[in-house]
Amino acid sequence: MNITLRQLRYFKALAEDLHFGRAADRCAISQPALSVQIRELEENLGVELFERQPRALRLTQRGEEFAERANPILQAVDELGDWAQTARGRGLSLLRLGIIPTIAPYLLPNFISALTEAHPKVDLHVRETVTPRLVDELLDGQLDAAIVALPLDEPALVETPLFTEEMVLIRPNTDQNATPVQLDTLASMRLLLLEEGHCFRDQAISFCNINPNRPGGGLDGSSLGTLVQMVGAGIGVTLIPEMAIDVETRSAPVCINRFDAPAPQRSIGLAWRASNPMGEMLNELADIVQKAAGRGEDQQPAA
Amino acid sequence: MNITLRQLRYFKALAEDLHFGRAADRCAISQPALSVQIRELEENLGVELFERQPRALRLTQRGEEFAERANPILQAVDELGDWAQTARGRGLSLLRLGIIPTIAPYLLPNFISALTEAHPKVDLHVRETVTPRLVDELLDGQLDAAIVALPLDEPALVETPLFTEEMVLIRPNTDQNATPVQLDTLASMRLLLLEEGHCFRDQAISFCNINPNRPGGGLDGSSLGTLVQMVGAGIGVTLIPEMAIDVETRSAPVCINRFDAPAPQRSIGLAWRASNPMGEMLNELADIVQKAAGRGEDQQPAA
DNA sequence: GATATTCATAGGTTTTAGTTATGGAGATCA
DNA sequence: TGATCTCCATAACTAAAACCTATGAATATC
Repeated sequence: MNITLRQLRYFKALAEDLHFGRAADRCAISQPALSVQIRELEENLGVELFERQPRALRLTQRGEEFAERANPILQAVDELGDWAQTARGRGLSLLRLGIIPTIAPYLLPNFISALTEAHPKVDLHVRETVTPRLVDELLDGQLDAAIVALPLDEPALVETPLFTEEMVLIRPNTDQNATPVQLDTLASMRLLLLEEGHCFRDQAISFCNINPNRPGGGLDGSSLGTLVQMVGAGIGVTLIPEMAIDVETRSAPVCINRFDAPAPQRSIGLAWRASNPMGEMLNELADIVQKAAGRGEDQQPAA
Repeated sequence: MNITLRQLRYFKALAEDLHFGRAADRCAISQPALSVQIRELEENLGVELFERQPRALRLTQRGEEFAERANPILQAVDELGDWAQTARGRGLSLLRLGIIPTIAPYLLPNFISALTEAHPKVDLHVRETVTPRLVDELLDGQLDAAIVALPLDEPALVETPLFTEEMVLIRPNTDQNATPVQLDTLASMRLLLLEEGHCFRDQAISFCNINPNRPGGGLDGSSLGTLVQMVGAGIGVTLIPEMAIDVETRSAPVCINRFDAPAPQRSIGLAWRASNPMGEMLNELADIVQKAAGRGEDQQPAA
C-alpha cells in the first residue's frame, strides 16, 4: 500500500540491469525476493513499469518516466546519509551564545579569536543582555549557551565554572591612591551601581552589606564605563570587575583600589541546557572561553 | 542500518508536533512505536535530531538541517504517488508507430486527425519503412505498434486486423477503359512493381501468379506514385491498393480497372508486442485507425 | 527431444514494526 | 509534601513484511 525506498532501490537496479537474476545479486537478495518486490511496487502504483518478454526485459514508457522520478529521490537519500556522516563528525557549526554585559566587552575580543582559531567555520551569534533574559532564552532554545555569573540555580541548566574575578574599587583621583581598602569602609562612601537587572549590581550590594535601597541616590549607571566616568566626575565610588579595569579606567581620572583579602569576587561560568546533545562540545567551548580569559589558573568550582 | 521513508515520515510528524503522543496519533501508530522509530533513525544517522527535555521537545540544529533535507524527499515521493495515479488513468502519451510506405501517405492524414481527436495530448512518432524493419523495431522496443499487411507470423507479436483493401490495375489511358479485368490476363502484360523489400511487391507477384524474376524487366519503382507515372508514360501496367487511387492517379494519364471477383486483396492490421502492457490501449488505437480508414465495415479477421 | 535460461509462485523462516503494559522523571495540585 | 498527571522510554509479546529455498512454467538452445 506504500512505496518504500527498498522498492525504489530494487527498481533502479533492475532498470539498469534489465535482468532479475543479476539485479537481485547486486541487491544482495535472491531473485524471487526481487520479483516479489517489483511486482508489489507495480501493484502499489497500479502501473506496469517493466515489459516482461520471455527473452528480453525492458522498461515501459511509464517505467522510463518512473525512473526519472525515482532516481533523484534515491540520490537525495544517499546525500542525506552523507550529510549524517559529516554531521556526526563535525563540531560546532552554529553557536548562539549569550553573555552578560559586564563580561561581554572585555572577554569577547579574546574569545572570538580563540574560537575561530579552534573552530574556523563556526557561525557565532552573540546576544548580550542581563542574566534573567539569557536564562529564559536558554530554556527556550533560542540560545545554545551563555556566559553568566554563577550560580544560576536552574535545574534544567548545567553550569561549568570558568573563572572567578575579583572586584576592585574605583575612586576619584583626588582620593588618596593605591591603598588597599577594607570592605566595611565602603559603607561610608557613596557607591554608584548599575541599573537594576544587572547581576553585578546585586553582587556589589551583597558584598558590601549596604542597604539595597538606592545607595547611590538613584544615580545608577547603564554600563561600567558610565559608572567609571561618574566616579571620575567626583560623584562617588564604584566597583568593577578586575577584567574591566584596563578598558574602563584608561580615559577617566580615577584610581583603582584592590581590596584586602578576602576580596569580593564572583564566579563566571558557562551554562547550557542539560538536555542539549551538544553537551560534549559545550564542555570544549568552556575550555576555549577559559583560555580566552587568560585565567585558567583561577578556576574554582562554583558553590 | 538503513533510512526508511517510514522513518522520514515519522520524523516529519514529530518535527511538526514536537510531541510524541500527538505525532504518533497523526501517524496512526502508538507512541512507543514512534519512539522506537525515531530512536532508530537517530542511531542509524549517528546524529541526535531531537533534544528531549522533560517538558519541551525541540529540534536540534542538526535536526533542523535534517528536516530541510528530508521534507523535499517526502514531497518527491508523494509526487511519485500522484504521478502513478495519473499514469494509471491516462491513455497514450507517446506513441511510436510504424507504417509501411504503401499505406502511410493515404492513411496518415485521416489517422492523425482521428488520433488527436481521441487523444489530444498524445505525442506521435511515425516511422515509415518496410515490414521487416518495422518488425525488428517492434521486437526491439523501438516501436510501440505498426500498421502492416497481415499476417506477420511473429509469435511475439499480436496482430489485429483493421481492414482489407483490394488492388486495382492501373493501365495507360490509351488502353480501353473501365472494363473489369481477369487476374490471369495480367500475365500477358508488362507489370511494374515496387522495389524489393516492399510487401506490396510480393503480394502483387503472388496474386498474379507471375514469375518473380524481374517481371518488369528491372524497372522497379520506389513508390506507388512513381509506378503510376511510369504507367502513364506507357511503360506498362501496375497494381496499387485502392486506398492510393485518389492520390496517385490524379495527375497521370492512366485509367483504373477493378478486378472481377474474387479481386486480389490484402489485409492490413495493427501489430504490437504481445508483452506490451499497453495492449488494451493499442486495441483502442486499432479502432481509431479503423475509423480513420473509413472502412470499419470492411473488417475481417486475418487468416 | 533434451537442456538451459529466466522469471513466477509457494511454503516456511527470519527480521522488522507494531501493540499493550509498565516504569520513571519532572510538573502540578491539594 | 505527598498524590496525581504528563510525557517519553523500555519490555515482552504479536503481527506484518521481507527473505530464502524449492519448484514450476515458458521459451530459447543444443
